[in-house]
Amino acid sequence: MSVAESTDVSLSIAEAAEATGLTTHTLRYYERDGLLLDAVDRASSGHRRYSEDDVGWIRMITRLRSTGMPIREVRQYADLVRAGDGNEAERLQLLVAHRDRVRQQLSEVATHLEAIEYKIGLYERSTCTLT
Amino acid sequence: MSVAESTDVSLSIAEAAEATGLTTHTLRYYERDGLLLDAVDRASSGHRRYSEDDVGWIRMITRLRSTGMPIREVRQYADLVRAGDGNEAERLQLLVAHRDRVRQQLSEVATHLEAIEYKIGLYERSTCTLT
DNA sequence: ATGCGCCTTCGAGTGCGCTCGAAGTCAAGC
DNA sequence: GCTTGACTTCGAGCGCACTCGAAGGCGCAT
Repeated sequence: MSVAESTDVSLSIAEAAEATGLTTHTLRYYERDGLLLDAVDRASSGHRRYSEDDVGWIRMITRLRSTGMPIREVRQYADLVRAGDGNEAERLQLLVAHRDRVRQQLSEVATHLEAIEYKIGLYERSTCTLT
Repeated sequence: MSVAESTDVSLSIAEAAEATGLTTHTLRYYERDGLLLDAVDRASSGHRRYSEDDVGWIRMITRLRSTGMPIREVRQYADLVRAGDGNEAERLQLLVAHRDRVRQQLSEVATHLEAIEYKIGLYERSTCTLT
């Protein structure tokens, strides 16, 4: 079915770090901590070889993390995905709960930001006047 | 000049906690850590008495904190305010830098959220189909 | 063959922001 | 007068998410 998906690239940990914006330390830490779907492949030397799927999944992790999902919950999600088919409803539930929290927090931050911008406005006006 | 600004309320630490949404522990911690403009007044018993100004300032702190400003930087800001007139430009600079960071991060989170919502869309569609 | 650099594991350390507990004081109510 | 409960200080402890360092292995270039 696949036509010409040539590049069967696999990346060293340094390259994977480069590709994902994480450090090599963090990549190993995530793996240890069960955030990856399974242990990363190894070269004959024992060095890690990251597949494109690995990198894609790690990008998903960083999306979840940088929207504030705790490591523990990312691991739960990884556990569900790893378990395979049949728990899509649970995964959905987890993601939706997260989405709602993020939306909530986003709007709170926006509100606080407005108050701060108001304060900035006051300073700008008074600084102007003084000049 | 003032007409009838009656309520010269001062709050106990428990009331201040209630009013600000912080815990009494956190209120003491902020004071210890130099985040307040000056030491809170005391009743003859030695108990803290929070003025309306105190509460207002603490609310400002929570706005800064919940938009992600580190404690250390809140303290810098408090130091400037405490120093009194003449450093408005510095305060402004600090707030503007913070605002820009918050805006930046807000948009990044929004982007990540979209990607997550896309994923949710996929799950919803497949769950539907399976039903 | 000898360095060099990138990799490995393991466990300990760091920074942040609280959070808690112990031990004591004070004022009011029974 | 004694209990109760809210307060005080102080320092230690915790949870999170990394972050780092030591000690060693593999393979390639000179």
